[in-house]
Amino acid sequence: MQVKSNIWFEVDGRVVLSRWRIRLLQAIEQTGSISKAADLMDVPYRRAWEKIHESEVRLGFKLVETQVGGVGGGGARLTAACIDLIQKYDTIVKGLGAVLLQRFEDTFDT
Amino acid sequence: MQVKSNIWFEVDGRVVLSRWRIRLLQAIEQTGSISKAADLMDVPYRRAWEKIHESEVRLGFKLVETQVGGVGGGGARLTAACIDLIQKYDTIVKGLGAVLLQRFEDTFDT
DNA sequence: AATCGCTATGATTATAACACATAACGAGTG
DNA sequence: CACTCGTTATGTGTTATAATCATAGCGATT
Repeated sequence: MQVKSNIWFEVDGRVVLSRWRIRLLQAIEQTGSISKAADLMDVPYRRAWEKIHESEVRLGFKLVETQVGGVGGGGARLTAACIDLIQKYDTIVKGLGAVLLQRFEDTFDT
Repeated sequence: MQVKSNIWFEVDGRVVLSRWRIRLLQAIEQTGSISKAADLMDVPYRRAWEKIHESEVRLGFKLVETQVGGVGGGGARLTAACIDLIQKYDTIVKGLGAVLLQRFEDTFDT
C-alpha cells in the first residue's frame, strides 16, 4: 500500500492547473512545441492541446504562445503569466510530498 | 482561484481509500447501513456498495461486516481493521489542508 | 511554388459513471 | 408457519465523459 496525493487549482470549480498540467507545460518549455511535449507525456496531441486550451479559457489569459506554420512547422512557448503560475504552484507544493510520505511511513511503521 | 487537494491510498496502482470513501465509511458507521449511508452521500446504493467492495477486494480484507435479512432488513458495520485504517488516514491527513491553504494565501497575497 | 512539421479542430470510438430493476435474506409479527 | 419489511447483493441497459483517430490549414524557408 502506498500514499498518493494531488494538488490543483480551480476556477469556478473547474481545474485550471494540476500536477499533470504543470508537467505538460514544463515539457512544452523544454521542447518548444505542444506536439513534442505530448509525445514526452505519452498522450495524443489532441489531449494536450485541449487541456491547455481549457485552462486558458477558464483562467482568462493565455498560458502558451503558439505559432502555426513557418520554420519547423511552428511551435509554442510559455507566456510570462504561465511561468509565474508554475513558479507559484511549485512554491506551494514544495516539500508537502515529503511531509506526507514521512507521515505515512511513521503511521504504518514501514 | 482556489487550491484543492486530495490524498488517497493505493494498492497495485488502484485506489483503496480516498477522502470520499472515508466519508462513505463514516456514514455507514453513523447510520448502520450502506443504504442509508448512500442516501446521506447522495449517491445510488449501487455505487456505494461497489466502491466498498472494490476496496475490500484490493486490500484483501473486509472493511464492512454486513447482515442481510433480519430485523430492519439487515445492516452494516465497520470492521476493526476498517476503523484502524480510517484512523491512520486521519492521522496522516490532519493539518495538511491548513498548511496548504496558508501557503496558497501567502503566495497569492490574498 | 513546394516542403515540412506543427497547430487547431472535427469525427469517431472506447471507457466509465449512472440509473433502473430485482432476487434473496431472515428476525420479528400475528 | 406464512407474511412483512428494509436491506444486501448483483444484473442490465443507458447516458455522459474521456481518449483516440483523422485531417485541414498555416507560413518561414528553400
